[in-house]
Amino acid sequence: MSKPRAKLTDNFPGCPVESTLGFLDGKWKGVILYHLLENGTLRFNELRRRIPSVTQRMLTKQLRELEEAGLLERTVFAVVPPRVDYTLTPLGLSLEPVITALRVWGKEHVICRDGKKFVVAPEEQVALEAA
Amino acid sequence: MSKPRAKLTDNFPGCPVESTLGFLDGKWKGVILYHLLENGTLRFNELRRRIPSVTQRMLTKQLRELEEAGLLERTVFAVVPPRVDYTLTPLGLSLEPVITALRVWGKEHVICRDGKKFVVAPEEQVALEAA
DNA sequence: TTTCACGGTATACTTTTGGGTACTATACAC
DNA sequence: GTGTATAGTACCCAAAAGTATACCGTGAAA
Repeated sequence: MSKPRAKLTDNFPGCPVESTLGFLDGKWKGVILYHLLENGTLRFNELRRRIPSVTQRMLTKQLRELEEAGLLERTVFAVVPPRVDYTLTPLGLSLEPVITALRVWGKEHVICRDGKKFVVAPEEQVALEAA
Repeated sequence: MSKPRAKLTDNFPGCPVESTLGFLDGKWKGVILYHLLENGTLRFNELRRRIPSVTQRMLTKQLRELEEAGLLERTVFAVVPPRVDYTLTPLGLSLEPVITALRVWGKEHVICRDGKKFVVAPEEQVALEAA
């Protein structure tokens, strides 16, 4: 997607980190990739039900970007009502260690409470309450 | 940082992924974290030299945000010229598996060439040339 | 006949957010 | 005056996200 990330003009150390993050830029991409990793193939509406607060518009948009980046593929069925399946490509599947690391860290260090995000430091100490 | 990410109002599956990504949002944060992980403590200018195309303004800004998120701490020395050291907190250090996963994936799948980014699919096939 | 539901996507427009530029500041040394 | 190292403010604009509305074909219900 087009979210600004470190330009890859220079191939400086740490550049691969930002490159990878560039593939995950976009409000719902991390979650989308997570669900496709967990479930294999999902329809548009199945994804939407798993991500309660995403709008149709944004889900369509992010899915298209992920497709363009080569991380997933769409299978359009010539049926009515319309049916479109989304599956990760081998490239998308190769992101599994990344998504897993992200999920594990988030699960251990971030607590959701009353719409707020609490960060838990490794010492189980609430280091910061971020709105 | 303040880049739009999935709100944590709902604690739906996949939410931890987006939570973690929220800590990495910002043009230079991935690289900054990488360098601090590799080197322990770095001064402002040492960081800047390792990230060739970052501006002072943006580096200051992203460092401040990382500090506010509890991922790093600043040590200000009462000297002239000014000296400020940046070190990861334990929370920041706990991101090591994440940063490593990002770096490994980027190294294997993204090629930088002539200012363009090429994606290499697991089958060593150039799947997409992304500008 | 008309309306609604189904599932998915498009266009037009608005609002929000992030990254960048330009300039300024500090104290000391040369 | 210029350089060192670090960081602040003001402002601009591009990009991302969001809202509203429309579209498609078929079947069912009013």
